[in-house]
Amino acid sequence: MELALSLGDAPKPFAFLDKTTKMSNSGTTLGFCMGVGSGFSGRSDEKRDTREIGDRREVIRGEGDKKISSDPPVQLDLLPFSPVPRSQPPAQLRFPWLTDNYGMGRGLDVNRFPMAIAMDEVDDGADLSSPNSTVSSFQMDFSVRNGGRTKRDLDVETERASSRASDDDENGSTRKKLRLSKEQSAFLEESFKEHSTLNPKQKLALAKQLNLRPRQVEVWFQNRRARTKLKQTEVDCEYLKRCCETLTQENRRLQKELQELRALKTSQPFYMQLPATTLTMCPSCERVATTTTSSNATGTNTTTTTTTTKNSAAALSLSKGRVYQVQPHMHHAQKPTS
DNA sequence: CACGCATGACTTGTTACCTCA
DNA sequence: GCTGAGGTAACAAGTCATGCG
Repeated sequence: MELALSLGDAPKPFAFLDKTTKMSNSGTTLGFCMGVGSGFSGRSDEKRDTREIGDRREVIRGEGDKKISSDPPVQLDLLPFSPVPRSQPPAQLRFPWLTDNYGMGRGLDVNRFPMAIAMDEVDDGADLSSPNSTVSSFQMDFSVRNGGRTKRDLDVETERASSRASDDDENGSTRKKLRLSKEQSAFLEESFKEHSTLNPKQKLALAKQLNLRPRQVEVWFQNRRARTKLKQTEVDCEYLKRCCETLTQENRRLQKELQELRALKTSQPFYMQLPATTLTMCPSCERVATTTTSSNATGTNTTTTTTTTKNSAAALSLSKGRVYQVQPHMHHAQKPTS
């Protein structure tokens, strides 16, 4: 049985699974591939470059920025929108932090960027006192084709969201919650696959691109990380449960086998005179090397090793009434065979 | 209409980094 | 130059509250 779960773009399964994906006996393979990309493992310790801009402090992650600028332009075709006919150049929504986005098309205009930062930061600052005050102007023009949805549909949805938010604004007292549009969510998802954490520049650019406040983008990423981690934990838990079940079964089987061997021991008192036999099982190929050590007349020990399948070797030992040991992690190829 | 789930937003605590005395 | 205090920002974890099926 194979179980694969993939969230995000990290194809590498858990490190501990590298060693345990093949479970002997049951022949069951449990594989998980659930990654969220780099930077998920908590706070990154990358050094930040801090500089003062007027009263404002702009914190920029040095490494992150380097990475951004060195990244090749990514042609993402991941949005859940309808495929663009090949005859047309895809009008894709591009991640604004990619260097080639700046100053082109719908991308963030690099010439405007400092102003955008200033405005957004003012806005962000206002969040603290009025968290939802300027939500949802939602004048979004994603310049993308939308699976079966017309621009008009989008406008309607946008208007709904906008009016909801403005209604809330008038109330003022209730905790307001904006539901992001499908397009916004999809774009944030894709961004998350690219970077599970955002540096301030990315955050601002993304916020601008989606017509959201930077704080909203930040919160979305925080929640996304938290919930991905939660899912990951659930998957891990499930996997460990299965491991536990398998090991319990194996334990029962071995206990039973041990009982049988003890019974044989009492019924065949001469088994002690037989040479000791060691079964060495390779966990990967499940072949078993049977090593028999015996002394000859001159007192010299001679060792003979034969390889066989696990079951037949066990059967052999049982039939001969010998005590045997299973030594995992010793590959048969490393043992001399005769 | 009630309910459960998904999710946006908030609070709190921790950590790393920076500035300054 | 070193050091400790204070400030700031980012983040995780936990929680609340709302929107929606």
